[in-house]
Amino acid sequence: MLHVAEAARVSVATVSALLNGTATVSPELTQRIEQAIRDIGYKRNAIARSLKMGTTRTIGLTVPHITNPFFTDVVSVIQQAFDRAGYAVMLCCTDEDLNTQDEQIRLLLDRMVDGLIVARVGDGGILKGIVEDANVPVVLLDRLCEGVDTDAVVLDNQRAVFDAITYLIHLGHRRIGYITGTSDISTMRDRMTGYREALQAAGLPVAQELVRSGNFHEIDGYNATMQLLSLHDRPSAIFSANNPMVIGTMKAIRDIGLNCPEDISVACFDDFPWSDVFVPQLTTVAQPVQAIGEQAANLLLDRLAGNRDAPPRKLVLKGRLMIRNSCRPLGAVAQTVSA
Amino acid sequence: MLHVAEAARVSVATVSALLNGTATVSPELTQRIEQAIRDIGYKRNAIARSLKMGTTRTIGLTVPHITNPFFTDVVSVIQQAFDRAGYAVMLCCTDEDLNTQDEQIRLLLDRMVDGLIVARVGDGGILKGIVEDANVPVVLLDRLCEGVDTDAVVLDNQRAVFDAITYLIHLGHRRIGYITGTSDISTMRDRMTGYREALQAAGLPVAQELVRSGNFHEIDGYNATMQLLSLHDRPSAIFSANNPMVIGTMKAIRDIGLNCPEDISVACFDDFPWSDVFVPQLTTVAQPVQAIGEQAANLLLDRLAGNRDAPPRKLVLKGRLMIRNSCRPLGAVAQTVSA
DNA sequence: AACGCTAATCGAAACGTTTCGAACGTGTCA
DNA sequence: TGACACGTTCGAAACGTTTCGATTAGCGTT
Repeated sequence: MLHVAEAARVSVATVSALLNGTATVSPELTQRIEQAIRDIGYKRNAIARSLKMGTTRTIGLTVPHITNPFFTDVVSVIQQAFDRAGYAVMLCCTDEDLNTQDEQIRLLLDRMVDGLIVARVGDGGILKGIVEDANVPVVLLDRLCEGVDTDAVVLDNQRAVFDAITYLIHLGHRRIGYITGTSDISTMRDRMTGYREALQAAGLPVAQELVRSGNFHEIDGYNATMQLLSLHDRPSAIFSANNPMVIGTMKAIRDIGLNCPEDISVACFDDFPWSDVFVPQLTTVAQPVQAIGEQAANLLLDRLAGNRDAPPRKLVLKGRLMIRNSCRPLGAVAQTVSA
Repeated sequence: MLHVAEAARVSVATVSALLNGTATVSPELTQRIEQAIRDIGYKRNAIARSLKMGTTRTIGLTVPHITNPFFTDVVSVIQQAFDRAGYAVMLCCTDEDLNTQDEQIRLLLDRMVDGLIVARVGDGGILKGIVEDANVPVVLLDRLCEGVDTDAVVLDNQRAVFDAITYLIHLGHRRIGYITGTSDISTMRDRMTGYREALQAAGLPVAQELVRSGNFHEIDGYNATMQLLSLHDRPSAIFSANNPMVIGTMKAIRDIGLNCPEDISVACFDDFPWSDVFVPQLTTVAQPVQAIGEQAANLLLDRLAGNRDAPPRKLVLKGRLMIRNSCRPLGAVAQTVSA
C-alpha cells in the first residue's frame, strides 16, 4: 500500500479511504491510485487488516469425521454458505477425541477466527469458557453440549429413532438389536432414549444384551454385529445409530453367511447417495442435511453481523424415515420385500 | 503481551524471548512471567505474529467437490497430516467452476496462506502467475495443469483405465460405453486415452457414439447412461470415469428395467466404503487415497520447511483394479458372476 | 584498578493496515 | 472582507507481535 501511495503521489490514508470507500476521494486521485494499483499488482494484506480491525472473516468448523456422509454433506453446505458470504472456513477433524478437539479449537482461536461451528465430542471442556467469554460466537452442530448455552441446530434424534424402531415393531420385530456410539454425545443419548421409549410404548422389554456400543468406526459396527448375531436368541432386526458403523454391520452379516433382509433386517441413521442404488436398498433415517448446514451457517452469520445479545437459539429439525427394503415383515407371509 | 509484561514487571521483549525460546531468560523472570500468563489467561495473538513473521502456518486446499468420495478421503488425510504438523487448513470447494476457483484462490492468498494444494479445474488461469511468482508453494493434486510447472501428485490414469477396459475386453465385451467428465481436466483426458488405447490394443473400433460426457454430477451420469442404453446397438458394459456419475448410471439401469450385471456390466473409477457391501459389488479402480494425500502433504511441508529451490517433483501413483462382481463374462456360459 | 567478556534484559523500530483529528483550499454568506 | 462550512487530503498513532542493537551487571584477567 505504501508503494501504491508513493506511485500515485498520495498518502496511504487516501489509498485506504478509496479501497474501503470510507471517504470520498476526488476523481483525479482515484484514477491515479487505480492506475498505480494495476501497475504494481497490489493486493491488500488481509493479515494486517485483520490485526487492525480485529476480524479475520474466517470461521472455524470442527467435525468428528469428514468421511461420515452426514458430516461430508453438512461441511459441504456450510462451506458453500460461508464462501458466498465472503468468509473462509478452516476445517478440523477431531476423530471423536476430546483432547484433539480442544487443541484444534485452541488452534482456531489463536488464529482469531470470527466464529466457530462445532460438532462437539464430549461435554463442556474448553468450549464452556469460550462461550462464556462471549468473544467468539459459537454454534453447536448436531450435538448439544451440557453446560454450554449457545446457538445450536440439532435433529430431533429421539423422535427419529422412535419412529424407526416403531416401524420395525409394526413389521413384527420383537427383538431389535441396537448399535450405538459412545454415550458422551448428546445425539447418541437421545437416539438411545428413542429406542427405549419405542420398545416401552409397544410393551416390549429393553434387553441389555441387545444394545452394543462402539466408537463410530466400521470395525466397531462389525464387532457389535458379530456379538449380536452370535447371541443365543438373536435379534431379527438391527438398528445402527451411526452410519459408518452400519457398513460393519452389513459386512458382518455377509461374513456370517446371512442375508439381509431375508435373515435379518437392517436400518440405520443417516441417508447416503448409494442407499437406494444397490440391493438391499437400506432403510434409513435421513437428516435434512441441506437445512442443517444452512441454518447453522445462518445462525453464525447473524451473530457475525452484530446480533450478539440475542438469547441462544436452538433449532430442532425433523428426521425422515426413508423406507426401502432392508427390513422385512415378520410373522406374516415370509415374503421377501426386496426387489 | 503488554499486560503480561507489566504484571511480571519485565519488558515485552523478554516475554517474547521466553515464549519463543529465542534467548535465555533467568529462572526468576521465567517464573514471574509464567505466573502472569496464567493469571491473565494470556493467549498469543497469531495474527500479529503472522504479520510480523510473514507466515501464517495455514495452508489452502481447494477441491471440486468434497462429496466425491475420492476427495472426501484425500481431504481427510491431508487435513490430518497438516494438523499433526501444526498447520491449519482452509478448505474451498469449487464446484468444478473455473471462476469460482480463481476467486477462492485469491481469497486464500489474501489471507496469506503459506502454501496451496489444488485440485485444479481448467488449465492455467490465475495459478500460473502464482507459481511463477514463487511466493507461495503450490502442489497440484489429482490433476496436472498445462503450463503450470510445480510439484504434483497424480494417478497413472491412463494405465488404470487401460487395465480396467482391458479387463472388460477379456470378459468378452466388445461394445463398452464410456462416460467421462469435461475434457478441460487432465485426469479426464488421460483416462479417455486409456480407454482408446485399450480398445485399439484389442483391435476394437472406438465408436464415438459410445462415449458420453457430463459435468461430474449424478444427473449427468444418469442422462449419459440413458442415452447409451437407448442406442440401437447398446453397449454390454459401461465404464464411468467419475464416481458420482456412476450413481446416476446405476439408477438409469434400474429405471430402464435392466439388471447389473445380468443385462449390463458396470465398472467405475474410485473405490468407496460401500462398494463391497451391497449387490452388485461394484468393480472399481481404487486410488491409493492415503498415499496420495500424504504425498501431497509431504511435498508441501517440504517446501514450507524451506526447500524452495528444488525442481518441481511429479509423483505418479498406480491405481488398482478392484474386481468384484458387477461385470459378467460375455459369450461363454452366460452365468451370473454375482453372489 | 582497569579491562574485556558473557549473560540477561530492555527500548524501539518494524510488519501493513485503519482511523482519527488536523490541515488545507475553495466557495458562500453576512 | 472576514467568518464559516464543506469537501479533500494527509500525518501519525494504533493493532500485538518479533527482533536488532544497546545497556547493564557480574565476573575473571592482567
